[in-house]
Amino acid sequence: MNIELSLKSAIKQALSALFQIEEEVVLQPTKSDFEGNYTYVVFPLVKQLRKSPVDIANAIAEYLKTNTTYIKSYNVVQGFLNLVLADEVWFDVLNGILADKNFGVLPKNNQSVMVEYSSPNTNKPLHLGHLRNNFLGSSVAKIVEANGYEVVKTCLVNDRGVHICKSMWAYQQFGNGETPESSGLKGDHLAGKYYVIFDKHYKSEMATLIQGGMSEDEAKKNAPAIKAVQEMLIKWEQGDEETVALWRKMNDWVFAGFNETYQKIGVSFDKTYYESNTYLLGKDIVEEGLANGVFFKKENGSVWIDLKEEGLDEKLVLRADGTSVYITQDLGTTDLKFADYPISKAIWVVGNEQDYHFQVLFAIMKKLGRTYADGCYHLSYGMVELPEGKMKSREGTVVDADDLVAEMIETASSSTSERSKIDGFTQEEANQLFQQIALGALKYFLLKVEPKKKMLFNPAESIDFQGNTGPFIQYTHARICSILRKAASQGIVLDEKVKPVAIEKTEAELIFVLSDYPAAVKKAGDEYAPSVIANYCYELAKTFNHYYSQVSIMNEPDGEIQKFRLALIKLVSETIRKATALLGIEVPNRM
RNA sequence: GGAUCCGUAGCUCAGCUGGAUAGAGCAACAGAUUUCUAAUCUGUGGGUCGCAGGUUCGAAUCCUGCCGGGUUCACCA
Repeated sequence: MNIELSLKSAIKQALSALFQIEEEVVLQPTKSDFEGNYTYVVFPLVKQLRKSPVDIANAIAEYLKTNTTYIKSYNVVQGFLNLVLADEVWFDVLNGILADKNFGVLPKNNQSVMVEYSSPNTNKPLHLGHLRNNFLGSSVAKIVEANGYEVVKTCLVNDRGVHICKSMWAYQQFGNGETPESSGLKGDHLAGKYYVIFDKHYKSEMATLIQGGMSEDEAKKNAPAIKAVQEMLIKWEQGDEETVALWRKMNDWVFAGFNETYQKIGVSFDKTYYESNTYLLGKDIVEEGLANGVFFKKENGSVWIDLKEEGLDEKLVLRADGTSVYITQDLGTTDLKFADYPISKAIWVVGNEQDYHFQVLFAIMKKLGRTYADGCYHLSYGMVELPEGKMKSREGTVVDADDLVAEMIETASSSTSERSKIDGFTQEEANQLFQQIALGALKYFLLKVEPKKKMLFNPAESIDFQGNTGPFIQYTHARICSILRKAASQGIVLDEKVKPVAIEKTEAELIFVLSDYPAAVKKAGDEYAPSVIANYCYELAKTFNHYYSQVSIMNEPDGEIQKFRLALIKLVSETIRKATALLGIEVPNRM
């Protein structure tokens, strides 16, 4: 049973019977300073009914007491009616959850959603910002799935363009045939190395030119390195064999590196799009837009759209020379996505520096009459910043993803051995645990904050394992498992249903939080916000730990009470497992 | 300058479809382990919810203006 809904309709009935009014009923959880589980605020009725808040509240409460079995007691403070639910209600709720195999998973709605995330450039390795993107994307995919949708996880790899040619050219000039094997570097790091080398070389050429009297802008355009790179890009577009072979070789290295990282951090995709295949798309859409008057052509031949009515500006969609710009491609790939899959919605997990781009993209799609335009959503997220500000690759302040994961595993290892509760673990099991804890801490850290907010990462203080953290939640799960193991070793077998017994206040609280899980899943899905799930996990774990400190389970003499408690905490552990899974976090049975 | 997002305790963040005395964690201090994992629990101190108006019985929450910060406004991606 859903107690909140039942209670709401009972109050609705009371209002109708007592005062002959039809009113939408909103309940809220009672604040912990007051006695009660749910609170109904009667202030809004006062004017209408011309009675005192206290009288109205008392009348409703009395009605509920005589006409339903939900209420154990109540109190009225000013205009707040605080309701304490009857013990049997808690058992009904608990048994309802126990019987629901799909608790917290909404029914299938026969709709599909595409979630695009990660979308790396193949010229440098992943950094902390990419981790936030990857964790957000894969978590949102899971959350949307739990909300009843089919999900297609996609990645659009930016594997072509000037920036890719930069690392290619530098490798060609200075690489001496170096390979991941010969250098011992992961392929993505190797490519990144040459990207940095290019930048240095380019800068020094510029400096020389500027010393020779050239302006900075001209030097930027005329440095031999950048000219060589532009030539290389043209060759690539013409399909020059040597260039394409180099491109293929280096990209393969990078993909191998990325795949290693993705596997380590537990991120995957159903479909990968490559810009090298899609960058020419979109030109036919430009033709379409010109034909139906949505776009217009300027004297020099460039094509534009006027979005002033949408509060935006004029926007270029095709250069005068007929080549594509960034948005041209995106018009094409968006059409492609909706043609490739029977999806009704598409989500782009992309940083907030592209807010404007997506506003424009969606506005254009709408003007072109694409019916799917309303199902497009840009999940915009804020930067991960360091104490000294933004990460800058040029200043070497970028926090590398692989390095960070390795450090976290190291920290997890040392802090586990300090506490040492894993006697009997094989080395392999221990390593697996360290990785679970490390990634749990990292993922939780990056997901607990609302996506659109920027966040601060301080490399000097390693990510916490105590308090509002992933390991705290993992620990809570391990603690419960420990009790359940003890119960199993004593041969205690749980029934499918729980028999009503005397119930502690902390137990009612725990059931209350448990019953709120589906609402958290729904809210997280509606808002595309893993932070909602993270906060829920913390709330549940905290409530359990409080309970744990107050009530003993294995020392409880009454067998029925003990069984009830075991069923309750088992449900808590399962809910923690399900909820953390939505964040991509694994929970160990021991730690 | 236009657009947009953010501003809550020393720090990091919840709360934001309006409700009671604004909550957590970290840090500080004081406690709890003969008892199921102390990566835990309990308590203390710490706040003009950026500022000023407005709407309302009631505003951290909604509206307006201002202040501070980020992002963006390329025939780059």
